[in-house]
Amino acid sequence: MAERPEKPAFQARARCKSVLSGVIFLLTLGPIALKTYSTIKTYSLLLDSSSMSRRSYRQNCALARANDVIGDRWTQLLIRDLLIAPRRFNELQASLKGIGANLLSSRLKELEGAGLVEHGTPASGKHRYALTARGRAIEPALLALIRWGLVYGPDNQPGDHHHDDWDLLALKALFQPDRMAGEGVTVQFTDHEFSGWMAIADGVVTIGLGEAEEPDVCVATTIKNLFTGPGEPSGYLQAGDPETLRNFMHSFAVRV
Amino acid sequence: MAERPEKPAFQARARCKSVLSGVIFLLTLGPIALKTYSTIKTYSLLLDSSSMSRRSYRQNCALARANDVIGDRWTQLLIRDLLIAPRRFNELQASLKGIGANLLSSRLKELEGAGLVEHGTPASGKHRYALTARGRAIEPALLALIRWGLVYGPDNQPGDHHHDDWDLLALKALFQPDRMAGEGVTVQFTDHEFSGWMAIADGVVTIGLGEAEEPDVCVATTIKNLFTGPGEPSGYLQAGDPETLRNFMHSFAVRV
DNA sequence: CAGTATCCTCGAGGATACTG
DNA sequence: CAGTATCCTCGAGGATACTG
Repeated sequence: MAERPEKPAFQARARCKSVLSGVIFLLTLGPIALKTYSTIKTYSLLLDSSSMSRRSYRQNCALARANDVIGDRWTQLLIRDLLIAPRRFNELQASLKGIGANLLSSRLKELEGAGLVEHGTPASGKHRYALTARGRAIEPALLALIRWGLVYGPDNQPGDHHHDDWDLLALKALFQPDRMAGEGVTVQFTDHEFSGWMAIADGVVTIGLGEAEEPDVCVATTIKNLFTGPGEPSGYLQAGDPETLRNFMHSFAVRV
Repeated sequence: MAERPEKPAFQARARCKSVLSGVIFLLTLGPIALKTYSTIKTYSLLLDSSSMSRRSYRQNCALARANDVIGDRWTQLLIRDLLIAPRRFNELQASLKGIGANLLSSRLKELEGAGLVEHGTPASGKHRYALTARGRAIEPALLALIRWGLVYGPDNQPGDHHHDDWDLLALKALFQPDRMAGEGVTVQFTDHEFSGWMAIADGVVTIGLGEAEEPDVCVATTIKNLFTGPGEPSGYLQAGDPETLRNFMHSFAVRV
């Protein structure tokens, strides 16, 4: 910062109005980037108004700026849960074991202020938090972190908290279109305490909690147990073809 | 954490020996994952011995575990700098404006303990920190975060700290193989205070600081200025073909 | 249920001085 | 230059009680 010592008092206010090199940079790079310009503008207004992290790295670097938004403790895990389904406050608090109500409340407000989360809208539902397009756009990055964590991260420890729905996202992270045989498939997982589904269509994976509309395959177990448990996968079949299930399971691997 | 009050004293030790569902999960998913097993084992030993984050989320979720390793403040930015080049302690401290010497030292030790960074080895060089294979493996995730940050992150602010080498990584994040025309190209950037290069070969991008071996194109400006500055890009050409430069610049865009 | 308000602790992390 | 050692602050974030 020493290279710009003039006008230090004005600096804080100057941050609200500046023209932004990040944007300009993208604008020169093609029509895809152009599309996002108006969104970015809205965003910067939201951010500047109140919730700009009081601990910004102040680095002109996209990674640092991403971390200014989603780098705080719990934030990525919160987004993870919302990537799986819209949630109520108490559902989130139960899932993020150890987070305080006040901290959860404050994280949600920050993400709302940054335009990643919305709340109580027709789209999200009353008393439900859901990701906006901007929030969902972070999914590829989180899936990449999940892949790294699966292969290189520390080991799971006995006693660690676990939710079966997290495995929906982990499985999505491992999907490889080129390993996919067949057109598409919808698989329903139903276990004692878990119900969720994954649909693959046109090489795109969709996941959700509860019951799928028209599942091709239904298995009576969790994702984890299906892939790593003792018995034959087909032993869990409740409906559908063993071959279809095998093809489905074969579509996932670690991309290294 | 209240759900497991029994044997609290034993828990810390029990964490060292467990068989790990994350690993088993991957093992069932194919030969690629199998390859990494021995690495993972080594890693867990390193981690358990000392530097397991005292603030683990304790969630059996790959994203949470990734965050246990690289979720601390400064850690991702440190890895970013090492993705660009091996660095000395003081270089890192100068780049990560605002980090204290003690904190930098402690972050480096944590990453070394976790097997992402090595130091003073023949590969890294004396008094130089470099990424291990495990550390480099996080690059795709950081590039995805960079893409998000470029499009959806907060705006750059006047007075923000900046290094031109960061743009090497940002540019790499925007590379799109299918937009590439021609076989491959090496571009040298040389400016007042910056010297670095990018090579594209077989759809793979390599970057580095200093002078490239055999650049096809040399421009006398920074990446940022080349893409977003006023003048015609070809105006910065010192060596090489304007057409080659144009093709190079056209290979980058935001993947949305 | 969906939060807000208050209080308090402790440790991240910043500043500084010092050493090999 | 490459760190280590010490001290100190302040704010993240945990606990708890309370409200609409």
